[in-house]
Amino acid sequence: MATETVENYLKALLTLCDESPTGEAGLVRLAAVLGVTKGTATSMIKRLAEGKLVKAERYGGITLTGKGRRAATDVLRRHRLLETFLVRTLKLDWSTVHAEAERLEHAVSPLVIDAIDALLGHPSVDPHGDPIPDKSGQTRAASSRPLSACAMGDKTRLVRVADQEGAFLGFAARHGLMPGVRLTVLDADPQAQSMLVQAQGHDPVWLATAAAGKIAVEAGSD
Amino acid sequence: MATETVENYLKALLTLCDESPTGEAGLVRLAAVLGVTKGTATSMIKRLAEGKLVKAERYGGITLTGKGRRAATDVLRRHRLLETFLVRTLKLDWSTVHAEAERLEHAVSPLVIDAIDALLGHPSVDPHGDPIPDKSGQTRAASSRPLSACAMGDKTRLVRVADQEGAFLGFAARHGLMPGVRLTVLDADPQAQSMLVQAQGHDPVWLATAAAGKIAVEAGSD
DNA sequence: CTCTAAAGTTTGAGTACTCAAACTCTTGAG
DNA sequence: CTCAAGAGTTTGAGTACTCAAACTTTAGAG
Repeated sequence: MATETVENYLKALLTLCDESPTGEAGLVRLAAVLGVTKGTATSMIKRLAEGKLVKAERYGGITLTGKGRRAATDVLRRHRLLETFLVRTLKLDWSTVHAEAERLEHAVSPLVIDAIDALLGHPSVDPHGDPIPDKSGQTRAASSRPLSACAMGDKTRLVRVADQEGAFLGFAARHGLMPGVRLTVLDADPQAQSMLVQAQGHDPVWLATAAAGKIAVEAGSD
Repeated sequence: MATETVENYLKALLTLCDESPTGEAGLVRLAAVLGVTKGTATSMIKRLAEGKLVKAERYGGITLTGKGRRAATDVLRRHRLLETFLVRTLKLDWSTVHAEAERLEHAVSPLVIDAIDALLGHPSVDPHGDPIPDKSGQTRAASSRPLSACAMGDKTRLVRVADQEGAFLGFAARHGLMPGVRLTVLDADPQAQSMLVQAQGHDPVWLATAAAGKIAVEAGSD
């Protein structure tokens, strides 16, 4: 089994690779995400490469191998199942759950995570709307688009809030902006770079485009 | 917060000190429990002493300080709450739960352990019958005596099975020897150093005195 | 095409933990 | 009272991870 540190590097690489258009991650970015210096990241990548978990040419981009991607997906699965468990079973707050799962994900055995999966009825998304990979590593992602791409008058449903920080999540929760809620775009002002959105049953709220970019809504609706 | 390693040393010391008549733990024993060499244990004890978690004279016995005992009790509380949770909520097997809790106990925050405590209704004993310290570190231990001290004809109730190994716990469970069950001593043969005990609703089983010593029963009954 | 800023690498050192093996101290059997 | 055996200590070295700082390479602006 990989160490806790290795698991964290793999998880960060999975996100970074999937975000990047080239599918490759950069060292400086990786180091920043993990809160280490770039020298540290360099030597760690070298070790991951020796373990066939990543492919990295000297001075080139980093990609996960099949083995590395599988291991990273498994960490992500544990993380998201734990977040779901902490919210649904232990009634912890949506906005505080990320940090807790971050610590637990390295300590849960396959036995325990399977039991949690069963207890929750094999959920397909976590409390933020992020898809939970199944046991074989497959993800069934609901297609979505950023809220920031919506126009005035659009009615849709919130799918995902892509943020780990407690502060934004707390703000979102206070305005009803949680996965599954019906959403109406009451106004969209390109000049002010902000939009007025209303979650069903809540007061409308102005969001800057940057903030609206963190919120994903159903792709098919208008 | 103490590291995972430090927490393990403290937990081992708590057990060792409480088992010892002098209240002091020995290094060789400690090292054996933790699976490290005695040299490793020596240097670790030195560091614990610097952190005021233990008191240790050179070539003398080791005792926990108030601070050290408090920290150790907290680890024990987390461990036993987790075992209870794994059995009651996740339906894991009684006999496999110790190892899982061993890994999780270092990763659960106070927030999570309090939520688990509440979910379980503030249990006072874990699945093995061991008392769970409360949030302030207090333990309400039921008075008990070893089953091996019982005589033929005694009827009593099983309080605790003091063993961490899966094998013995599995054996005990198969014969109904679990905390809370009514127990009858059908026969006790001092020569053969064994006794025939029956858990209510199960077939009688012969136990060697050594095995019966791991089982505690109610103190007051006959 | 050149030059510099950013990206990536290397080096030397430090922390936390570990071992093996050589050592010293304490204690109790005779 | 002596002296082995066991308990405890020290030393030197190794692994996994980290940093700071000096260094090299790449790539894009001009």
